[in-house]
Amino acid sequence: MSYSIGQVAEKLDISPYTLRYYDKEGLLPFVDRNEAGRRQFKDNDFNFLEVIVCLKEAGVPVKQIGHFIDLCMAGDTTLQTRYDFLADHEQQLMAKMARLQHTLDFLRWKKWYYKTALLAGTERIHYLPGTNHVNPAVRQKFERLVADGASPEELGRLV
Amino acid sequence: MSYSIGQVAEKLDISPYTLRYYDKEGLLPFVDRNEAGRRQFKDNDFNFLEVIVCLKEAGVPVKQIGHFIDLCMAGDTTLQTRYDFLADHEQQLMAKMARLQHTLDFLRWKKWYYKTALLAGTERIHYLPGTNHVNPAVRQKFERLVADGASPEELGRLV
DNA sequence: ATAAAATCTAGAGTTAACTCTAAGTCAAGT
DNA sequence: ACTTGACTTAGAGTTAACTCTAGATTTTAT
Repeated sequence: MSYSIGQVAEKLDISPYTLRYYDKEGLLPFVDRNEAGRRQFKDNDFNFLEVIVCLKEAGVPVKQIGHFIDLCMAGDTTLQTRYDFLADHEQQLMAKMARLQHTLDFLRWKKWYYKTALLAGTERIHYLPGTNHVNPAVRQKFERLVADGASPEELGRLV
Repeated sequence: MSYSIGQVAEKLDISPYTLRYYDKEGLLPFVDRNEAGRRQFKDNDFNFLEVIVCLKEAGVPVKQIGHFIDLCMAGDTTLQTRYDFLADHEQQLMAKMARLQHTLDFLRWKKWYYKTALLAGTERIHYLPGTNHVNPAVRQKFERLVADGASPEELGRLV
């Protein structure tokens, strides 16, 4: 079974332009061509394509993905290097997810801030008296509520 | 207490160039200037800066962050809009984290693939006999191990 | 007092990752 | 046979988010 660039693009939900760009950047050395020079993807190619999509999603730059594909084409002598590459990006991805969890927590604290302001009808309830400056104690109050067992997502939910 | 652009840059671990760029894009309308025209950040400004950094980390484009800051400057009539904005990006961030978890799982399956290949000394153990194509059953074997209680991170770990 | 470091603006340059255009070839349907 | 649409390449254009340069001014340190 073989697939045109358009069919692959549809399956992966990326444009044919992007696939050609990846090819230009050396990410698709495994793709066959027919007599007329058109790309003919085969089933096994999706194993590579899945890796490319995965690394993209993980935030790995195209150049580095190209490097990994080079290692794949080089054969068994690069198995350890490939493992190390993936292990490295696994660590980076875990670190990123931890950062995003903090970001999410912050977003929820701000939601709580606006929820309580909305209920009061004004943001002034969070200000130090006579100023437009947020009272630092407000943040601490939120942290206390979380420490006392309330989940940030619960606290941030309005209705 | 007030802070120069350099001091703020250091605290937030971004360059003064970037801060000036944010200002140019309308993200810092709250910053005061001294007699000579230099930026003078005050303690309360860090409440805004924290939000900017948070939204950046969440992947929100600079233009949209500028829109949010505009809402902040507009006063209490925009409280609901601001809440909705944060709730929207909370959802987007959760969706992204779910995608990243899948990406991480895929990365770990590939680590297991290379780990087992390394132990065998060759990637051929994963190929269909007489081909260079990966046996689809290999992926299923990994999934079965995970279903039987092994964690993907355990399976992917070498040594 | 003076040198060095930090800041200012306007605007140019950079980079990554697409995204598209042009001009041509090939394939599928009527 | 012919039209329509998918594909090819080379190369230009776009966009976002910085990142830097130049030339002037201000602040800090000796």
